[in-house]
Amino acid sequence: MSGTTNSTRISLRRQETISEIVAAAWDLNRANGLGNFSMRELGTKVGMRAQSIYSYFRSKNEIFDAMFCDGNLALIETMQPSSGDGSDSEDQLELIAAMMRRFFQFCTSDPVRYQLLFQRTIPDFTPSEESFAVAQQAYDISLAPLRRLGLEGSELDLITAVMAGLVGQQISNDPHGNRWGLLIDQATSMLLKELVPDHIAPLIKGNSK
Amino acid sequence: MSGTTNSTRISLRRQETISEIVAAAWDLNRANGLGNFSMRELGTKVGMRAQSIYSYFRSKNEIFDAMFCDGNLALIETMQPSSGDGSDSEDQLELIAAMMRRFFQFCTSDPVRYQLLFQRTIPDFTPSEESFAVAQQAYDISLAPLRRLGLEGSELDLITAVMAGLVGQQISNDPHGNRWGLLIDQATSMLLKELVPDHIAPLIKGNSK
DNA sequence: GTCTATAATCTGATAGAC
DNA sequence: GTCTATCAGATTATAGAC
Repeated sequence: MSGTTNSTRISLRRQETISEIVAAAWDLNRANGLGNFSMRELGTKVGMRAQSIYSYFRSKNEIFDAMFCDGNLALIETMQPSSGDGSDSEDQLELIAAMMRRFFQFCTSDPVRYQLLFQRTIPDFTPSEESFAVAQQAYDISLAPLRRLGLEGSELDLITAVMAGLVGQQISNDPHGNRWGLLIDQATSMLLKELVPDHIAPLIKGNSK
Repeated sequence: MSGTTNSTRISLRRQETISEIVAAAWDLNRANGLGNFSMRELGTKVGMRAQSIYSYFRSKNEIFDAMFCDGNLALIETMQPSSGDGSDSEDQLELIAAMMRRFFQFCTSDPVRYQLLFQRTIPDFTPSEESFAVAQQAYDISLAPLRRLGLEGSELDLITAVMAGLVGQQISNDPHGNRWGLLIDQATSMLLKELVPDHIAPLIKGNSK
């Protein structure tokens, strides 16, 4: 308690309540499908009347915005390089396959989060500037290892499309299995063969069809 | 009118009204986002009271089912081979690229239809057995040219994932442009290089990286 | 900061007259 | 087959007491 003023303690308590509400909102959305929750349900879940939530969020869309921000922070956490940032090319290639697997796991482990973060499916909701900036940061961090390989522009578009496709098919057509997850390594190898410049390509292990 | 009994004419009139309602439902869903329409809006759109629609559909979900069936029939129409079914391999390869472009166009030209047909996003709606059979038929017809090349199992999964990815990224991130549409030919070539058996591969034009 | 009360409106669906 | 009338709720959000 030393050095903690009264006002910061109050503010902290408030932040805790806000986090609790956001966590409950995630739960409800996961249970009912994205967007299908009511303020009443949410209030019940956190032990309040629905109306009291308006002390913390101005509107339902502001809750979506907090979820959007929260989900992107989780993505940053997941995609953040954990160990050395590897300046030798060989390690970077396995690092990319690992990154693909981590991203796939992040997305398929929480389809509702994936839907909120990557698809535009809630009518009348647009992320605030602040949340959008977090999303931008998550995007940059996720693609950094690819950029370090010299990839850019439409090359990155092809890679993100393939990843989005594997994730989307997994979620839509085999939500309890791993049918498309099994294809990640093949897809990665295929993409690198197609896109990585010739003078780097030889460094890819097993790059011979 | 010769040979048309009275009862069939009445039945035809009824079918016309049903089609009109389904068309209006598509319009509303395209305007409001998938699932966000009310029976009242729909009634107004077709010049009825909302309650009168229940003479044609038992419930709102039955309307979704009619839309699901309708959309899959449109997909069959689109993917149906138009000309000779080509038993020479060379033509089949360009036929596949053309098929990819047609599918992409079908999906991106109507994102709400894509959402209904290929993503599970409406809570409490499951296609009826009849509609599901139509969807199955559409799937088989769409993949037939790939099967004719000898592709199967996880190979088809990789191809459908790449296509779903291009479509999904286009819809979510560039709905008014063609950023991912430009990548279809490259993606197709990449996939065929990866998947088509060596004794057929030489027939692919420009198959030399 | 949480409550009660309530505004103001929308929802899908049914019953029964015509 | 379309209508009126209505059920039996749900919804987000605000006002004001405590």
